Amino acid sequence: MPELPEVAAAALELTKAALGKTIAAVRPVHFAMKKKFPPADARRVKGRRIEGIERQGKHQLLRLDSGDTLVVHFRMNGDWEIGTTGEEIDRFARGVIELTDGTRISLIDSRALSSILLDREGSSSLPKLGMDANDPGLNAAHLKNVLARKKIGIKPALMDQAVLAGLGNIYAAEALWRAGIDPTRPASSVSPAKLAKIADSIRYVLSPEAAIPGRYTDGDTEGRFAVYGREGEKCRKCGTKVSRIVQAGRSTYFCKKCQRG
DNA sequence: CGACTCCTGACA
DNA sequence: TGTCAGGAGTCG
Repeated sequence: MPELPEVAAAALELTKAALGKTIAAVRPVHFAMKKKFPPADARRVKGRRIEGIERQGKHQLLRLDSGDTLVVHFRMNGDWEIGTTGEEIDRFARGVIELTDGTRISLIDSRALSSILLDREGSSSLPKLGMDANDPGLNAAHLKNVLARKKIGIKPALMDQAVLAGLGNIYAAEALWRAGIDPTRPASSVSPAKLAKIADSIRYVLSPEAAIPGRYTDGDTEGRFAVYGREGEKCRKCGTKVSRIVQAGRSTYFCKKCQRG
């Protein structure tokens, strides 16, 4: 579920629940999580105060007063569930962060692909991240720079976190549909005029006005996307059936007629 | 580049 | 039973 807007909303929830508070315990619950968060890390974070919470791309960073950073990534299905230490732990909780005031923040993830890692002061496990997809500075000139020499399709290129941080499969497809761009078009071959359309479309699909109903925004989940997940259904602009292809191992939904640019 | 991996649930 | 899933790292 998480792309940039969802992760941003989750980081806000986390901030409300945890900022300024002290860690009583961080416990991996699922085996896959234990592998990446050893007991030494758990001992190290206990008693530390959470001094800041930031988002970088789809990563959430918890800055501790020790200089260490807890790095959380939701991958496909992760989400926070805020509760208290008295409650029963959710069936899908893969890790929990318990605070000394009794707050328990559970990382819920049915697939258990999420991760919580500890970066010790001075080290960072974060991969290279491009400009945030939300950044007001996102424009055609910037896209031209980061996409130069990229021969892969524009859609997988936009999903490359080193190109643009935060854009994922859904919003990449939705933005390209809005911009009328063929997702398979080699990234470096897209004209500046089209790149400007893409930048505008990304800004739009990530904006609050376009807020796609889901976990954090109310609304019907039926028909919330223009093309994503709508293979065989009618394109909202022209009525042509929406196509589905696979690019870089991921489904791409698009309209063959509207997206030729 | 594609293929495979990490996991588990939902659904045809 | 098989396929797919809003992510991303690794490997050949």
